[in-house]
Amino acid sequence: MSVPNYEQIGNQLKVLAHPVRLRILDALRRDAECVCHLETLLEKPQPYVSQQLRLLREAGFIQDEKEGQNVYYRLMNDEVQSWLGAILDDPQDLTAGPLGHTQLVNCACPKCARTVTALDVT
Amino acid sequence: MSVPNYEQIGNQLKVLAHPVRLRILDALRRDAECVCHLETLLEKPQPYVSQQLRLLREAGFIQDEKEGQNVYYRLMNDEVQSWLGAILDDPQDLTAGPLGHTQLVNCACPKCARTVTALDVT
DNA sequence: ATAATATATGCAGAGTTTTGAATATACGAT
DNA sequence: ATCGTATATTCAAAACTCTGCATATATTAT
Repeated sequence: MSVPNYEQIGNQLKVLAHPVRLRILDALRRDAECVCHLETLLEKPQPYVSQQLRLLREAGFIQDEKEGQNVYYRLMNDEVQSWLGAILDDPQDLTAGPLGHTQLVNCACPKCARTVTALDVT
Repeated sequence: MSVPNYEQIGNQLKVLAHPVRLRILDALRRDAECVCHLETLLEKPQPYVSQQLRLLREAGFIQDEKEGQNVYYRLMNDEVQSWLGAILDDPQDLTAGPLGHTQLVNCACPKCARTVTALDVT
């Protein structure tokens, strides 16, 4: 029976404790997304987004998968899903309302192209 | 249906994301403790401990209760208990072993006095 | 009143995180 | 080979966090 490793857990939480990174993770709860999507969603410059993705990846929250010239990021596993559920869905005693994921399409990646075409055939 | 308040949640997590503060919270999971206890447990100077307690208090994780010249801190509510359970008891994919709370008595507060006397009658 | 004890607050230097900007890589298309 | 697109890395200045130290307050005991 060992004692929790407060350093480690603290470091993980530190990565989580950031509005933009939380928002990225929240977006990835629904589905994997490529960098360009997140760029559009967050309205932040691409290097900035890549940087946050790197931190999340290095902390083990997400994984990347190259697909053609795009890189898709998804949550690492179901444990991360539950953590995010716990953290984002029941906002402690504090402010913030319940659920309500962010939507967003409209970048030029293959995935969007597919979706748009599907809905938009002349 | 509103979207989570990432700023708020991020700020809460930021307070959690600190080894000493996690350790304090872990200690308070079992029972309320006075400052002097935590001082002994953490082996940190009293002003330092009080400062961390303040952050935890202001973030809504703990509450204080004056009792004579001591101040006892306890977790704010059962939601905090569950958060801590989730965070400290199943250490993500990361390192750290399972459970195993920290023990510690031996300061001169009334509570300790009681305990020690109870076990230690001549 | 005065002293002693328990806890809180304020402040500052060292260290770390954040974010923007420039640049690099990798890959597919021409 | 060259170009264009998607993503990654590097660096540095500003902002913020951490922690130690000095000091303040509040309560009880003498």
